[in-house]
Amino acid sequence: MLKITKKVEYALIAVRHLQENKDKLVPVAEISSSYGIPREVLAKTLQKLASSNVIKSYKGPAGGYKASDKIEKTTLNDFFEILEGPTAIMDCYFDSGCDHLSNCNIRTPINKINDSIRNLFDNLTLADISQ
Amino acid sequence: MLKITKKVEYALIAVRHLQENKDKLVPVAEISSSYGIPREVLAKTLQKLASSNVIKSYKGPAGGYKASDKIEKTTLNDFFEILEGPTAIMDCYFDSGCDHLSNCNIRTPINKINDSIRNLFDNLTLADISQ
DNA sequence: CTTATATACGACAAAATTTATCGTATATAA
DNA sequence: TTATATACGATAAATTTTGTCGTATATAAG
Repeated sequence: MLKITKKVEYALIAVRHLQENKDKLVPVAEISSSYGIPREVLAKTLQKLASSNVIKSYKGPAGGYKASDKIEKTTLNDFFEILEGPTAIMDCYFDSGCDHLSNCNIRTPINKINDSIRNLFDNLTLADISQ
Repeated sequence: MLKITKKVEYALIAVRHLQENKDKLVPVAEISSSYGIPREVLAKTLQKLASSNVIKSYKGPAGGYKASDKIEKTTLNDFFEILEGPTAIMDCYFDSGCDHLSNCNIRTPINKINDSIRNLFDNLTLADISQ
Protein backbone atom coordinates (compact mmCIF):
# COMPACT_ATOMS: atom_id res chain seq x y z
CA MET A 1 0.00 0.00 0.00
CA LEU A 2 0.90 3.66 -0.44
CA LYS A 3 3.01 2.67 -3.41
CA ILE A 4 3.57 5.00 -6.33
CA THR A 5 2.67 3.54 -9.70
CA LYS A 6 5.03 2.75 -12.55
CA LYS A 7 3.52 5.69 -14.41
CA VAL A 8 4.77 8.04 -11.70
CA GLU A 9 8.10 6.27 -11.48
CA TYR A 10 8.57 6.58 -15.24
CA ALA A 11 7.51 10.23 -15.14
CA LEU A 12 10.09 11.00 -12.44
CA ILE A 13 12.79 9.29 -14.46
CA ALA A 14 11.80 11.21 -17.58
CA VAL A 15 11.66 14.54 -15.78
CA ARG A 16 15.11 14.05 -14.34
CA HIS A 17 16.43 13.02 -17.73
CA LEU A 18 14.96 16.11 -19.35
CA GLN A 19 16.42 18.32 -16.64
CA GLU A 20 19.83 16.84 -17.35
CA ASN A 21 19.42 17.44 -21.09
CA LYS A 22 18.03 20.94 -21.28
CA ASP A 23 20.07 21.77 -24.37
CA LYS A 24 18.20 19.46 -26.75
CA LEU A 25 14.86 17.90 -27.63
CA VAL A 26 14.65 14.36 -26.25
CA PRO A 27 12.47 11.81 -28.08
CA VAL A 28 10.57 9.20 -26.08
CA ALA A 29 12.69 6.45 -27.60
CA GLU A 30 15.84 7.85 -26.01
CA ILE A 31 14.37 7.68 -22.52
CA SER A 32 12.61 4.36 -22.97
CA SER A 33 15.73 2.65 -24.24
CA SER A 34 18.06 4.29 -21.71
CA TYR A 35 16.06 3.10 -18.72
CA GLY A 36 14.30 0.03 -20.09
CA ILE A 37 10.83 1.56 -19.99
CA PRO A 38 8.09 0.31 -22.37
CA ARG A 39 7.90 2.95 -25.05
CA GLU A 40 4.12 3.30 -25.33
CA VAL A 41 3.59 3.51 -21.59
CA LEU A 42 6.19 6.23 -21.30
CA ALA A 43 4.78 8.04 -24.33
CA LYS A 44 1.33 8.33 -22.77
CA THR A 45 2.79 9.47 -19.50
CA LEU A 46 4.75 12.22 -21.19
CA GLN A 47 1.67 13.25 -23.15
CA LYS A 48 -0.11 13.97 -19.89
CA LEU A 49 2.79 15.99 -18.57
CA ALA A 50 2.89 17.88 -21.87
CA SER A 51 -0.81 18.72 -21.89
CA SER A 52 -0.34 20.14 -18.38
CA ASN A 53 2.66 22.14 -19.55
CA VAL A 54 5.11 20.55 -17.14
CA ILE A 55 7.08 19.63 -20.24
CA LYS A 56 6.80 20.80 -23.84
CA SER A 57 6.37 18.61 -26.90
CA TYR A 58 7.48 19.07 -30.51
CA LYS A 59 6.26 16.80 -33.28
CA GLY A 60 7.98 15.61 -36.40
CA PRO A 61 11.53 14.52 -37.19
CA ALA A 62 14.03 15.95 -34.71
CA GLY A 63 11.09 16.53 -32.40
CA GLY A 64 10.74 15.35 -28.83
CA TYR A 65 10.25 16.75 -25.35
CA LYS A 66 11.97 19.32 -23.21
CA ALA A 67 11.48 20.57 -19.68
CA SER A 68 9.35 23.70 -19.36
CA ASP A 69 10.00 26.65 -17.09
CA LYS A 70 7.13 25.47 -14.95
CA ILE A 71 8.82 22.22 -14.05
CA GLU A 72 10.84 23.40 -11.05
CA LYS A 73 7.87 24.91 -9.28
CA THR A 74 5.54 21.99 -9.84
CA THR A 75 4.48 20.49 -6.53
CA LEU A 76 4.39 16.76 -5.97
CA ASN A 77 0.67 17.07 -5.47
CA ASP A 78 0.20 18.65 -8.89
CA PHE A 79 2.59 16.17 -10.46
CA PHE A 80 0.80 13.16 -9.00
CA GLU A 81 -2.64 14.51 -9.83
CA ILE A 82 -1.71 15.18 -13.44
CA LEU A 83 -0.72 11.53 -13.75
CA GLU A 84 -3.17 9.78 -11.47
CA GLY A 85 -6.01 12.09 -10.57
CA PRO A 86 -6.87 13.32 -7.08
CA THR A 87 -4.54 12.20 -4.29
CA ALA A 88 -6.66 10.43 -1.69
CA ILE A 89 -5.97 7.46 0.54
CA MET A 90 -9.62 6.46 0.09
CA ASP A 91 -12.01 7.25 -2.71
CA CYS A 92 -14.61 8.65 -0.31
CA TYR A 93 -12.32 11.60 0.41
CA PHE A 94 -13.35 13.05 -2.95
CA ASP A 95 -16.23 10.96 -4.21
CA SER A 96 -19.58 11.69 -2.72
CA GLY A 97 -20.50 8.08 -2.08
CA CYS A 98 -19.55 6.35 1.18
CA ASP A 99 -19.48 2.56 1.22
CA HIS A 100 -20.47 2.39 4.86
CA LEU A 101 -23.71 4.31 4.44
CA SER A 102 -24.64 5.79 7.78
CA ASN A 103 -22.28 3.56 9.70
CA CYS A 104 -18.86 5.09 9.01
CA ASN A 105 -16.79 5.69 12.13
CA ILE A 106 -13.52 6.62 10.42
CA ARG A 107 -14.37 9.83 8.62
CA THR A 108 -12.27 11.90 11.00
CA PRO A 109 -9.18 9.65 10.86
CA ILE A 110 -9.36 9.36 7.09
CA ASN A 111 -9.63 13.11 6.67
CA LYS A 112 -6.76 13.76 9.09
CA ILE A 113 -4.45 11.34 7.34
CA ASN A 114 -5.40 12.61 3.93
CA ASP A 115 -5.01 16.27 4.85
CA SER A 116 -1.57 15.53 6.27
CA ILE A 117 -0.42 13.84 3.09
CA ARG A 118 -1.82 16.55 0.86
CA ASN A 119 -0.18 19.21 2.97
CA LEU A 120 3.11 17.38 2.64
CA PHE A 121 2.89 17.06 -1.12
CA ASP A 122 1.67 20.63 -1.58
CA ASN A 123 4.87 21.84 0.02
CA LEU A 124 7.34 19.70 -1.89
CA THR A 125 8.30 20.69 -5.44
CA LEU A 126 10.05 18.67 -8.10
CA ALA A 127 13.05 20.91 -7.45
CA ASP A 128 12.99 20.08 -3.72
CA ILE A 129 13.25 16.35 -4.18
CA SER A 130 16.00 16.52 -6.79
CA GLN A 131 18.70 17.98 -4.59
CA MET B 1 -2.08 5.30 -6.14
CA LEU B 2 -1.15 6.01 -2.51
CA LYS B 3 -4.37 4.32 -1.48
CA ILE B 4 -4.70 2.54 1.82
CA THR B 5 -5.89 -1.04 1.53
CA LYS B 6 -9.17 -2.47 2.80
CA LYS B 7 -7.16 -4.25 5.46
CA VAL B 8 -6.06 -0.92 6.89
CA GLU B 9 -9.50 0.57 6.47
CA TYR B 10 -11.05 -2.36 8.33
CA ALA B 11 -8.39 -2.13 11.04
CA LEU B 12 -9.12 1.56 11.58
CA ILE B 13 -12.83 0.85 11.86
CA ALA B 14 -12.19 -1.95 14.33
CA VAL B 15 -9.82 0.12 16.44
CA ARG B 16 -12.31 2.93 16.70
CA HIS B 17 -15.07 0.50 17.59
CA LEU B 18 -12.95 -1.06 20.31
CA GLN B 19 -12.08 2.37 21.68
CA GLU B 20 -15.78 3.16 21.90
CA ASN B 21 -16.48 -0.13 23.68
CA LYS B 22 -13.73 -0.34 26.25
CA ASP B 23 -16.03 -1.83 28.87
CA LYS B 24 -16.51 -5.20 27.14
CA LEU B 25 -14.92 -7.84 24.95
CA VAL B 26 -15.99 -7.41 21.34
CA PRO B 27 -16.13 -10.48 19.07
CA VAL B 28 -15.18 -10.20 15.40
CA ALA B 29 -18.77 -10.95 14.41
CA GLU B 30 -20.03 -7.80 16.11
CA ILE B 31 -17.72 -5.57 14.11
CA SER B 32 -18.09 -7.41 10.81
CA SER B 33 -21.87 -7.27 10.95
CA SER B 34 -22.03 -3.68 12.21
CA TYR B 35 -19.96 -2.30 9.36
CA GLY B 36 -20.54 -4.89 6.64
CA ILE B 37 -16.99 -6.21 6.65
CA PRO B 38 -16.25 -9.79 5.51
CA ARG B 39 -15.75 -11.72 8.71
CA GLU B 40 -12.66 -13.74 7.77
CA VAL B 41 -10.82 -10.76 6.36
CA LEU B 42 -11.47 -8.76 9.48
CA ALA B 43 -10.52 -11.71 11.68
CA LYS B 44 -7.09 -12.02 10.11
CA THR B 45 -6.53 -8.31 10.36
CA LEU B 46 -7.35 -8.30 14.06
CA GLN B 47 -5.09 -11.30 14.58
CA LYS B 48 -2.17 -9.25 13.32
CA LEU B 49 -3.02 -6.35 15.59
CA ALA B 50 -3.33 -8.77 18.49
CA SER B 51 0.02 -10.45 17.89
CA SER B 52 1.58 -6.98 17.92
CA ASN B 53 -0.25 -6.15 21.16
CA VAL B 54 -2.13 -3.18 19.75
CA ILE B 55 -5.26 -5.03 20.85
CA LYS B 56 -5.72 -8.04 23.13
CA SER B 57 -7.52 -11.27 22.28
CA TYR B 58 -9.46 -13.72 24.44
CA LYS B 59 -10.57 -17.11 23.13
CA GLY B 60 -13.63 -19.12 23.92
CA PRO B 61 -17.27 -18.25 24.55
CA ALA B 62 -17.69 -14.65 25.71
CA GLY B 63 -14.24 -14.02 24.26
CA GLY B 64 -13.28 -11.35 21.78
CA TYR B 65 -10.98 -8.36 21.47
CA LYS B 66 -10.35 -5.23 23.45
CA ALA B 67 -8.10 -2.24 22.99
CA SER B 68 -4.75 -2.45 24.80
CA ASP B 69 -3.03 0.35 26.69
CA LYS B 70 -0.57 0.56 23.82
CA ILE B 71 -3.19 1.56 21.31
CA GLU B 72 -3.19 5.33 21.91
CA LYS B 73 0.55 5.66 21.46
CA THR B 74 0.79 3.52 18.36
CA THR B 75 2.08 5.58 15.44
CA LEU B 76 0.53 5.35 12.01
CA ASN B 77 3.83 4.02 10.78
CA ASP B 78 3.76 1.13 13.24
CA PHE B 79 0.09 0.52 12.58
CA PHE B 80 0.57 0.36 8.81
CA GLU B 81 3.66 -1.79 9.07
CA ILE B 82 1.96 -4.31 11.34
CA LEU B 83 -0.71 -4.73 8.69
CA GLU B 84 1.20 -4.29 5.46
CA GLY B 85 4.89 -4.51 6.08
CA PRO B 86 7.41 -1.72 5.50
CA THR B 87 6.01 1.60 4.28
CA ALA B 88 7.75 2.45 1.05
CA ILE B 89 6.55 4.17 -2.08
CA MET B 90 8.80 1.84 -4.07
CA ASP B 91 10.12 -1.59 -3.18
CA CYS B 92 13.71 -0.56 -3.82
CA TYR B 93 13.59 1.69 -0.76
CA PHE B 94 13.94 -1.44 1.38
CA ASP B 95 14.77 -4.29 -0.93
CA SER B 96 18.34 -4.51 -2.07
CA GLY B 97 17.51 -5.06 -5.73
CA CYS B 98 17.05 -2.13 -8.08
CA ASP B 99 15.17 -2.74 -11.31
CA HIS B 100 17.17 -0.15 -13.19
CA LEU B 101 20.53 -1.76 -12.54
CA SER B 102 23.17 0.91 -12.84
CA ASN B 103 20.91 3.32 -14.64
CA CYS B 104 18.67 4.67 -11.88
CA ASN B 105 18.42 8.45 -11.82
CA ILE B 106 15.67 8.76 -9.24
CA ARG B 107 17.27 7.39 -6.10
CA THR B 108 17.44 10.83 -4.48
CA PRO B 109 13.83 11.81 -5.28
CA ILE B 110 12.48 8.45 -4.14
CA ASN B 111 14.38 8.63 -0.88
CA LYS B 112 13.26 12.21 -0.24
CA ILE B 113 9.63 11.42 -0.81
CA ASN B 114 9.79 8.26 1.24
CA ASP B 115 11.60 9.89 4.14
CA SER B 116 9.00 12.66 4.18
CA ILE B 117 6.13 10.21 4.36
CA ARG B 118 7.78 8.10 7.03
CA ASN B 119 8.52 11.19 9.08
CA LEU B 120 4.88 12.19 8.80
CA PHE B 121 3.58 8.81 9.91
CA ASP B 122 6.13 8.46 12.69
CA ASN B 123 4.73 11.61 14.25
CA LEU B 124 1.04 10.80 14.03
CA THR B 125 -0.50 8.40 16.55
CA LEU B 126 -3.83 6.63 16.45
CA ALA B 127 -4.90 9.03 19.19
CA ASP B 128 -3.93 12.06 17.05
CA ILE B 129 -6.12 11.11 14.13
CA SER B 130 -9.16 10.25 16.24
CA GLN B 131 -9.83 13.70 17.60
C1' DC C 1 -16.55 -34.29 29.73
C1' DT C 2 -19.25 -32.66 26.01
C1' DT C 3 -20.86 -28.83 23.41
C1' DA C 4 -21.02 -24.29 21.60
C1' DT C 5 -18.48 -20.23 20.68
C1' DA C 6 -14.58 -17.71 19.87
C1' DT C 7 -9.74 -16.84 18.00
C1' DA C 8 -5.69 -18.72 14.86
C1' DC C 9 -3.94 -19.70 10.51
C1' DG C 10 -2.87 -21.64 5.87
C1' DA C 11 -4.35 -22.49 1.06
C1' DC C 12 -6.79 -21.02 -2.68
C1' DA C 13 -10.27 -18.40 -5.65
C1' DA C 14 -12.31 -14.14 -7.32
C1' DA C 15 -12.13 -9.41 -8.34
C1' DA C 16 -9.99 -5.21 -9.21
C1' DT C 17 -6.25 -2.52 -10.57
C1' DT C 18 -2.08 -1.74 -12.81
C1' DT C 19 0.87 -2.40 -16.63
C1' DA C 20 1.79 -3.33 -21.36
C1' DT C 21 0.56 -3.84 -26.24
C1' DC C 22 -1.66 -2.75 -30.60
C1' DG C 23 -3.62 0.05 -34.14
C1' DT C 24 -4.44 4.38 -36.17
C1' DA C 25 -4.18 9.42 -36.69
C1' DT C 26 -1.66 13.76 -37.08
C1' DA C 27 2.21 16.92 -37.52
C1' DT C 28 6.53 18.34 -39.67
C1' DA C 29 11.44 18.37 -41.20
C1' DA C 30 14.16 16.85 -44.94
C1' DT D 1 6.65 12.34 -50.68
C1' DT D 2 8.80 9.93 -47.01
C1' DA D 3 10.52 9.05 -42.53
C1' DT D 4 10.16 10.24 -37.84
C1' DA D 5 8.00 11.93 -33.99
C1' DT D 6 3.91 12.88 -30.85
C1' DA D 7 -1.38 11.87 -29.80
C1' DC D 8 -4.75 8.82 -28.31
C1' DG D 9 -8.27 5.10 -27.80
C1' DA D 10 -9.14 0.09 -27.26
C1' DT D 11 -7.85 -4.09 -25.41
C1' DA D 12 -4.91 -7.77 -23.43
C1' DA D 13 -1.67 -9.46 -19.86
C1' DA D 14 0.13 -9.39 -15.35
C1' DT D 15 0.00 -8.31 -10.69
C1' DT D 16 -2.05 -7.17 -6.48
C1' DT D 17 -5.81 -6.93 -3.55
C1' DT D 18 -9.78 -8.87 -1.63
C1' DG D 19 -12.59 -12.57 -0.21
C1' DT D 20 -13.66 -17.61 0.76
C1' DC D 21 -12.99 -22.16 2.63
C1' DG D 22 -11.31 -25.65 5.64
C1' DT D 23 -9.23 -27.02 9.81
C1' DA D 24 -7.10 -26.46 14.38
C1' DT D 25 -7.07 -24.75 19.12
C1' DA D 26 -8.71 -22.64 23.38
C1' DT D 27 -12.26 -22.12 26.93
C1' DA D 28 -16.68 -21.05 29.34
C1' DA D 29 -20.91 -23.23 30.53
C1' DG D 30 -24.00 -26.90 31.32
